[in-house]
Parts: sequence; structure tokens; C-alpha cells
Amino acid sequence: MENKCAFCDYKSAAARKLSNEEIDKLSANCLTVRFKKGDSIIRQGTYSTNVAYLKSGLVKIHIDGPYHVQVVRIIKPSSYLGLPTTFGDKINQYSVTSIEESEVCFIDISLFRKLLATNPDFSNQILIELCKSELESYQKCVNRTQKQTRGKLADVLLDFADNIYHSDSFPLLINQEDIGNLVDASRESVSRVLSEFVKDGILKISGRNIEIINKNSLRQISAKG
Amino acid sequence: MENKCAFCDYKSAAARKLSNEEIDKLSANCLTVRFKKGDSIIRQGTYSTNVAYLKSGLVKIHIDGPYHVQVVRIIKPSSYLGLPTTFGDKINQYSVTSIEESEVCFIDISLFRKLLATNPDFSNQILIELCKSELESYQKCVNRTQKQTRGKLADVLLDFADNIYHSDSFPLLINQEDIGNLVDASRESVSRVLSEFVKDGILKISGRNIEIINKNSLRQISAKG
DNA sequence: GAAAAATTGTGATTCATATCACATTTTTAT
DNA sequence: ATAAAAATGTGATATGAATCACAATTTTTC
Repeated sequence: MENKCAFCDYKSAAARKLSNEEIDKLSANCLTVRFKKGDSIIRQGTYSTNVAYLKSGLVKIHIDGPYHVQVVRIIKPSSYLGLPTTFGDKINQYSVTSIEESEVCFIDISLFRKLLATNPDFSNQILIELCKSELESYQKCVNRTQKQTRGKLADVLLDFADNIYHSDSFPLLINQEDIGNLVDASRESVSRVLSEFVKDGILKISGRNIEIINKNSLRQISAKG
Repeated sequence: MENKCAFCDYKSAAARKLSNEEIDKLSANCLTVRFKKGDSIIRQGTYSTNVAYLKSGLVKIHIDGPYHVQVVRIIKPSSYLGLPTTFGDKINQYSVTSIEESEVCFIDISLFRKLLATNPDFSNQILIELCKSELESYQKCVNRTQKQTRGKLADVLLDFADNIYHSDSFPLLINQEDIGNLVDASRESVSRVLSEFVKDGILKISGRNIEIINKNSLRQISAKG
């Protein structure tokens, strides 16, 4: 029992609905693993044997498409990583890869199912999370297919600043190819648009670090572009 | 109590997990409504007060995008129509419109929640459905953004034949504009590609009716195009 | 059953973005 | 520290598909 879930600062909203007794069971059936940047956490096409929960760090969810990889989304703690697979297929329908040093808890699937069956508050919370993420992915798909590259890149930058780093200055930990896969654009287009943004005084880039200077402009591009 | 859920031939997999007593409660809190082709069943931006379940017919789920509508998917019975909204937002994040005469059951949301809380088999089944649909929408989004129009149209035609009508000959109930919104293409492109398919001997079109003549060819276009 | 409205077909043109082809810079490994 | 590998910048070109602009059907309505 290497970790005590009871004292975990990164409990999921669902896990907070568990009784002390249930939390103890969770502790006993949960293993925390560290992943370095670039490490594969879940691999598309393999069997899923656990429920994965992102405790710290940052990961990307990606799917092999007909022509190239698509980065579906970037996920920050605290979130479950493989719920759709857990209940649907037994085989992972997507991959998860660490993009910065991350800690992931692997929870025994049969315990997880038992908790769902016996604790309605817990299962309700999981349901809510699933629904939220489905709505989000609908919306994301619409944006992906209708906006053009500038707008989609603006979206991603705003998402990083507002939702992931909570700061207008942050390190861009994925390369331009991955950003391309995230916004459905080629690596070259990403490079070009990024330079444009710098030239237009919207961004300042130094090495891996990005600083948003003109957020309004970015919001406008996100909305209209 | 106009309808008796107990005798309903179109029960959901989840509803089959309910006890007789629960089914009776469902009957008492469930209203079946008929919709004609083109009728709006759920409207994006309005409050959702019920859980909707498609008993018969065919509907489309669509979202207002930044530039035009996107038809997210076509749904056939027997499926819940607004689950993600039910638990996430109170406000509908998408619209549902009937594309052929349809019957929809509206279930009281508080009863639905109570069933979820008290019947683990029921809630588990709902969870499974949600997960399946999320995985599906991931996959669909990848296809949407990576395939080109011919491939996406081939996909849609195969989906109609294999999953919706279970026949290689079927009526196309939505117009080319809607098909365009479903595959993210312009109305004109849909028309062009459809003509191409006819010219290449893949389809036969007479009026609203479509017959797939060379399914292998279509599969190939779906895979490679 | 005629008029109006909606849907479809098809060419010409435009446009955003992919692709190709390198040069340059940065990062990683030995 | 130096070589090798990975990532990035940027021009030229190609291309799929949107848009525009009508004509021709088909469907709906009164």
C-alpha cells in the first residue's frame, strides 16, 4: 500500500463522495506510477485492465487517424483518463502520452465497478464527468472542422493560458507537429501562423516560453477566424 | 397514463434492467410525443426539463457552429437523445430534429435520476451507452477532419445501409445541404461527388431512393479516400 | 394544376492550406 | 564538446474544396 488515497490532495470530485471505508479499499487497489515526458501511459489497441486517473502533470490523448495522428485533447489533473474505454470496449480506443512529468493512479477495474454499483453519489459524479466531456468533444469537433488555422491556434493558446496554466505566460511543452495534430493543421502552417502572431504583437516567444501580449486580439481571432 | 412502458417493444437496454415496480413508475412519468418530419424535438440553448428517448423514427443531432450548422450524427431508435445535457448543463448544448416521423418519450428528469441512484444495473447500462457514444464521437471527429469529401460521403452511405436501414437500398431523407453539414462539405460538393458515384457505377439514384451497387468500391473509397 | 418555394446540377473562379524542398536552429546523445 | 538527430522557418507550387452564379428540377402550397 504505497499511497493513502485518504490523504491524497488530488482526489477526484467522484472520490470525494466515497466513505472512509471505501477510500481505504481504493488505497488498497490503487497504484501510482510516475511517467516522464514522452512516456506512453495508455496505448491504443491494447487491453485496458485498469482505470487511469491523472493526479499530476499533463498528458495528451491521441488517436491514429487514417492519415496521421490526431491529438484529441490535452488533459490536466485531476481527471480520469480512460473512462470511455473502461465501460465500452475492453480495448483502448486511443492512446495517452505524458507531455510533462506526470503521476497516474491505476485503479483496479473491478473495485471501480463495485464502487459504482454501491455508491450512487460516486456513480452520479462519474456520469456528470462523462457527460461534460462528451459535450466538450462535440463542441471541439465543430470548431475543428469549421474554423481555420489561425482561429484554432488562437483557441489552443487561450485554452492553455486560461484553463491549463492559469497564466498568460507558459511553456509550450509540445512541438509544432503536435500542435498541428491538435488543431488539424500541418506543422508548417503552425509555424507560419505562430510567426504571424509574433509579428502582429499578439505573442512573445522565447525558446519554449510563450507570453500572450494581446489577449483581446487573440480572442477576436478565436471568435472570427 | 397514455402509454404502458411495460409493454413497450422499444425499451432501452437500460430500461430492461428495471423492476416491474420501477417500470410502472416510469409509465406514470413518461409522455410519448409524435413528431413529423422536420419538427424540432430539442432546441439548442433552451432548458432541458426531460430526458428524451427515441422510440421510433429517425432524428438528427445538430449544433450551431461558428459559420454554419454541423449535423453531429443521425440517431435511430432505440436511444436516449439528450443524456449529455441531462447531467452536464441544464441548457441544451445541441438541437435534435426529426428527419422522418418519429416517436419520442419524455421522461421526468427527477424520476430518471432516482432510478439511476437506486438501480445500479440501470445506471451501469446508461454509463455504458454514454461511453460508447463518446468513443464513437472521437472516431467520427477524426474521420471528419482527415478524410476528404469522397471518403466521408462513402462513410455516410455505408452507415445508412449497414447500421440504419440494414439494406443497400434506402431512401435518403435529408437533403444535400444536410448531408454536407454531416460530412463537413458544401452542398455543391455533395452534389458533385454523388454524381461521380453514379457515373462510376457505384450508386443508382432515382428520386429520393439510393441503391448501392458496388459496395466494395464504396468501402475502398471510405478507407482510402 | 398553376405558381411559388425548395432543392439540385454544373461550370468558372478563388482561397486556404497541404506539400515539397531546403536552410537554419535547437536539442539530445556520446 | 561534437556529432547526430530533431525541430523549426520560409519560399514556391499544387490542390481540394468553397464560393459564386445561374439553369434546371422537384416539391410544396393554395
